[in-house]
Amino acid sequence: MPDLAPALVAWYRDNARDLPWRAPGFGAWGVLVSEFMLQQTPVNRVIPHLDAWLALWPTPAALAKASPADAVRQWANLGYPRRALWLHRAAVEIRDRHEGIVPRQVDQLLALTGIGDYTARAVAVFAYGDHHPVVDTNTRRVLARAIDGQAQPGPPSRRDLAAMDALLPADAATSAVVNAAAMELGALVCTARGPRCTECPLRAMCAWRAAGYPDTGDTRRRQARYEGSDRQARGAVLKQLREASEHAVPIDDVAADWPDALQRDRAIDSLVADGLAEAVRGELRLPR
DNA sequence: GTCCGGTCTC
DNA sequence: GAGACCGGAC
Repeated sequence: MPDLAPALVAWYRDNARDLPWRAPGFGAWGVLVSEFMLQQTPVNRVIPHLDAWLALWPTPAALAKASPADAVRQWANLGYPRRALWLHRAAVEIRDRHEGIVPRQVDQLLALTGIGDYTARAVAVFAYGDHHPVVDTNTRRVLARAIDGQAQPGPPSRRDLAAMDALLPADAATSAVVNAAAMELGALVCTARGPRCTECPLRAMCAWRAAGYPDTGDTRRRQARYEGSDRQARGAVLKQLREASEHAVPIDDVAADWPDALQRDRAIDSLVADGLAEAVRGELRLPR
């Protein structure tokens, strides 16, 4: 198997984007907040929200002192608002279980609300410089192509971590760069559609290229339409609650103009079930 | 209209 | 292991 690491490291040195969370001394809390926001939201939309969030809550303890409602409001339109609730819970857990310090151990990070395999290792590696494989969807695609000769990765699996681990050099600092470089290459060059293979630092050793770029199929499910969906209904209800500021909204006034009353009620129920809204005496509000 | 994505719940 | 979940960019 070819050694991809040196080519990745050299390419990253010249091509990495200058992103805020990559600045030296950005801090583990900043890295953790950025990773929460980046879990489902593109870089360009995250940056202004990240700056504002960290200015308001520069430490886990500061966020833990705020209410969940404040966190959901500040999350604004980043999408998937459960992440705001989870980030707030994680801050409370960090205050209560780790004396306000973002933990360094992967198993302790995994035990925090909203942190899974990717984020736990991203914090341990990018904030603390430890030696672990970090695998996101970009890395999985790079490895599927360069190593397995497949156009798209298969379903996520624990094997992904072992595959990335096998590529990492022994030195922790260099292995962190290799992790970051694989993700960055997948984001900028080895993209899902329209990959820029002529610019790729791995082209000389890429199994997919060697095989003639076969279309090996794409197992990803097509996303359902957003317009008219339950998701859109939830978004509309939550937007109204955010904009009501500190106030509760009479249930009958919640998304009153939504065309499908049953769908609106489903949205309200699911938001309450997720802890994103509270129903009190015929009114709906963000969680205190 | 189509695409992007990590974690949770069941 | 499968399905739910957001909103903006293109």
